[in-house]
Amino acid sequence: LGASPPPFAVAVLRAVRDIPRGRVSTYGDVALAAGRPGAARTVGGLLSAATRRDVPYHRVVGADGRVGGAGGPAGMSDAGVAERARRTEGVAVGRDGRISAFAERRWPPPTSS
DNA sequence: ATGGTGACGCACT
DNA sequence: AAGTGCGCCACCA
Repeated sequence: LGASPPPFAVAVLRAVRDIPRGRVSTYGDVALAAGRPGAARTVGGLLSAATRRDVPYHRVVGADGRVGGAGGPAGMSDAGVAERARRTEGVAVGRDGRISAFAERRWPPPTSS
């Protein structure tokens, strides 16, 4: 201890970076991992500003396994990049924009007592 | 300090 | 099954 608690943004970026390749997590889970359950919205806002960082924001999806920002306003440009990144990791997205085997690729695993 | 916004989440109709 | 409304929390003016 000793170090001041990291700003929410830092905690979120760290949580997203912690998502293994080929896996996906939800905004809510990221917020939870960041120590602020319920702040899923804020997580999205932060990721929107981190699309040009080394943060694999493409691994973060909605609670339903739906790719959120992909259909957003200014996210269209990055949507293509994100989609390509997902494909590179073997993560397929259905026609409805839902991740295939979402529950299986979800991170962290819900089975983590 | 107050008000408004937003890559969300969930319940209800 | 699909669409709508309200609530949650952090950040900016």
